[in-house]
Amino acid sequence: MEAIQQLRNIRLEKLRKLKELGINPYSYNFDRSHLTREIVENFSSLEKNEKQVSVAGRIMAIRESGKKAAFADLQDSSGKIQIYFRMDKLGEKKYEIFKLADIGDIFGIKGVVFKTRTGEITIFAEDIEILAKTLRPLPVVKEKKVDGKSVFYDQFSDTDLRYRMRYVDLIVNPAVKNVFIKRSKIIESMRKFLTDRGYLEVETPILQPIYGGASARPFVTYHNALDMKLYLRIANELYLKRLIVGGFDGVFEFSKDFRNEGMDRMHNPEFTQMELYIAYHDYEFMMKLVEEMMYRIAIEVNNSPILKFQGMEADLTPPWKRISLYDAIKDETGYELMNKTKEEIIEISEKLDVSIEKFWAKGKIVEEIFSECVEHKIIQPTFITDFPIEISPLAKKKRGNPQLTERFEQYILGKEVANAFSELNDPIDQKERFLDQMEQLKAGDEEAQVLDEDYIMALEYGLPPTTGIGIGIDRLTMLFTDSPSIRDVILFPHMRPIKKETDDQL
RNA sequence: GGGGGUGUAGCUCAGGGGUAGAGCAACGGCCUUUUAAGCCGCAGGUCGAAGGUUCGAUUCCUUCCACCCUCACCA
Repeated sequence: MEAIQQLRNIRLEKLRKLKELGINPYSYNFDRSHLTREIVENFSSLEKNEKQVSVAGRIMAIRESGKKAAFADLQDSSGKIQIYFRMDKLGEKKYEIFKLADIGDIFGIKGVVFKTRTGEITIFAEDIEILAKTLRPLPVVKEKKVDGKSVFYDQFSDTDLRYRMRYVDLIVNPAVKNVFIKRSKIIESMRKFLTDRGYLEVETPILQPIYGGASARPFVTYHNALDMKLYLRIANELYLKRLIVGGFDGVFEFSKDFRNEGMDRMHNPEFTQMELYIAYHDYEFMMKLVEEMMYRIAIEVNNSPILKFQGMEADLTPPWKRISLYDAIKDETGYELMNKTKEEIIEISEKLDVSIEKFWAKGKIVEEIFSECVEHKIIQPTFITDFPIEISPLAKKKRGNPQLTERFEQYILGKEVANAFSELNDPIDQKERFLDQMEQLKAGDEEAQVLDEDYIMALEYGLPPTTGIGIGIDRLTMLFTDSPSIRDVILFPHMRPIKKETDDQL
């Protein structure tokens, strides 16, 4: 018999004994008077009143002291508190229930608070109830307080297991929970910032007959009843702009997007973006809005405009640096690419040891040089502006230079977090841009965008001047939580399935 | 996809061509204010999977699987 089966059988036996005692080990509810943290925070008044409190949570450690007394740590969503069990207080039957407890079991506890000799805030249990019996052992992580800081021993650290069994990770690694609480706060703060300004949160299709709005390879799926291919969205841009055509002044969506490309520390096949479109404004307006929004989020979520990430620091206090793509390349590499021919730029890319494909459009090569040579060096928040027209098919031409577009990407701590334009609203220009993309697609660029006739038609009904942006929520969360991998900020990151060997038997 | 690394008990990790080791958890004792609790005892493993070399492989070789790092493509 496997060892894990033995451990499980012992727990099944305890389960049987509980039932024998007339206990339902999977209870229906439990009234809590406090979270554990609230007890710690209000200790002195709770101790003085000697009022009974009730808490519920998971037993994380048991320290027996003789046959008739024991301490345990109980963990709930807010933290941990120590519980003191004693037979003379609980009575024999309830103490027997406690004796059948394993680490991981979920209990409801009623009792009064006191401090032990060593000063630990503790609940003296007067009544207990098992709420859920566990059948599998939790990894036991030991924590020691040294000068107020926690030192962990035997921390559950296998990333593979942590991602596959995120529920276990969340139970035993409190820092992990904080990452996801912060992720939620970032989204909440952003949503509030936008709705406070009157922008409307909307929902647009994930299943799309034509994918668009970004340069990426899509996932393909199939609708049986309609007998047609559908794509999982790679962006929601074109739908949101249809809504601006429809008369909304500002719309945004937090959207799951799907891109059928490589996975690494920065990329998960499904990821979250916030896209926002605002009528009657241009990308200058959007830069100001982004600065203000990010600064506000930092203050609300981190209480500081300073972001610390992997030993780097960035200050989100506006205004941020603005520099054009070409100037940024020139400053970093010394090469002026503006007004150079494609051949000259290919030559420069070879000198810079940047590998490119010959069929790429000139602008794509320029962008590649930027991402290889410049991107990772941008630490302070920076707007990189004015991208080549060939790689920006949805952006308006720059006033005064038709080879460029009014587009910016926002970089910080070496990462791109946002991409925005003055949106192209000239239907004839837009159609030409799409046709040019189709040429690039034919030339072999699998990420080139495809022609969306319905979107062109929407533009022919008139899109007001509009600015739009997409912000990568996963990456933003990485920066705010100092997480080096995107998998650390996605609760259930995509993992290859493990071949199932044998099913566990009950 | 290329290169490098890892995979040993539920968890964290040692080890190494000749019947597998520790700590924590579990199980049995002792202890009614302990806290990485302590003390005594006991159990737990097809050493990621499959082949090969060998008298003998968990160890060496090959292939495969998963994860991590890195490069390539992308947000």
